[in-house]
Amino acid sequence: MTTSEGDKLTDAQNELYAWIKNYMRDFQHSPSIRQMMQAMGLKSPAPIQSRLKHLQDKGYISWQEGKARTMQIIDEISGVVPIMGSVAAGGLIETYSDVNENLDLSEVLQKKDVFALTVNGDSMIDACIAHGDMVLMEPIKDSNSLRNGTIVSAMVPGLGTTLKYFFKRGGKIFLEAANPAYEPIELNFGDVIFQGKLLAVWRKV
Amino acid sequence: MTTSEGDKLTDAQNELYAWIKNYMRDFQHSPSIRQMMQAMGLKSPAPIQSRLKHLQDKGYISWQEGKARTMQIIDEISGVVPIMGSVAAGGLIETYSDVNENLDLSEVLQKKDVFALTVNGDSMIDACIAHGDMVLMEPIKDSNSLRNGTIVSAMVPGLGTTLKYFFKRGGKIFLEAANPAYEPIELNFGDVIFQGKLLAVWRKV
DNA sequence: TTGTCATAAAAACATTTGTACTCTAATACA
DNA sequence: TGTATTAGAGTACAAATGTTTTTATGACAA
Repeated sequence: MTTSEGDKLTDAQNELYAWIKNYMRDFQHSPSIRQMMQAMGLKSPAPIQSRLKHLQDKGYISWQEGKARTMQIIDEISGVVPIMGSVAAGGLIETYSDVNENLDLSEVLQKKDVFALTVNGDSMIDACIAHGDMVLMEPIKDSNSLRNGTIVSAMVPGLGTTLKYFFKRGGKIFLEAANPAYEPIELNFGDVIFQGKLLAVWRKV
Repeated sequence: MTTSEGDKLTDAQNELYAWIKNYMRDFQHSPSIRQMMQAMGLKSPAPIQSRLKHLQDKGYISWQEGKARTMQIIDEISGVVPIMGSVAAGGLIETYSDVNENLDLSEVLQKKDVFALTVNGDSMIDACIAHGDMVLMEPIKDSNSLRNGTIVSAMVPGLGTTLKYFFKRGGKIFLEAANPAYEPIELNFGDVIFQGKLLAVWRKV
């Protein structure tokens, strides 16, 4: 948790905070103090300032002093989901505990130039990447920095784009499937263009 | 695409647009015209005004007239990633095409009460859900509406919480693993509390 | 009661900011 | 070459906005 002990909000603070989050989600920019004033049914900006200061002290928001509409919400980035614990997928026994952490998808999504590919086929099935999955990829700047075992999307001229494990042995490059039914592809360095390396897998059911 | 034919941007417009998107991603609020002016290396706000007007005409941005820092980016919602095509995971041959679609994770995330669980174990491995994966779940309001074959997280009192395929046959409930090493669990209605059904799988590498 | 504290109102102020206007330089075109 | 067009500089101004100060109110404890 980024918020610690004494960070509980009063009702008024909480109401304001919730309203701000809604506003910023809808409009992609910060409201002005006078807008918040109206929304909270107040007739003076001072109470809003006070609540904002408290929200700032408790680590919920921040802003650039003196600048109009420059608020930022500290904690909640879009794409955050509470993790309610773990679940047995086997014989293990577990029960839901409280919320321990948040799953933050935006951490991956906000990387520069992330793109997605639809997976077509079953050659990566042993890596638990199935037909129809979406793979989120990050462009590869320096193909020399690729580590063995990384999953990459590689374009082999004349062969097309394929998702495989990357291995480098000797002067050769090997692209290996995660499925014994498929043979490794052996290539020389200039024969392949790496388009991206795997960041995450997304499957919607 | 929401943008149509004559919506191509000039270099200057494109540079500004890219800068705005970055700024708004980083700061969660709109920049001011004078900030953009500086960022573009200009010494007068007029050119920025002109470019903004063009961006607005072409449907890329909007703002509230006269209000400070009220810009909105029209197209890009957070949690949206461009899909660059599909990739072969097998023998298929495919090449990257243009951007066809966007992958919108927020569609799932914005459902009410979505929560995540860490998968512990390998009993769902044949459904391509591996140890360490995060499963995004939706609370189940009405357990009668559950369809056979749905993946659910179920709490069996005395046994814990487990991720399994749900089946209903006769008056009985069966919870089946996606791994032949595990036996199905047979239960009566009432002996089990369903906590959620699977919406999506997320794996960060 | 009295004093303290938190909250709200009201008013005033300085800065930030969007917008409009004029002028100049560069560019394209006939 | 001359003219039209466009982009940018410079300036000015009114509105929006954050901030400060002063005062009033109510709750609550000493």
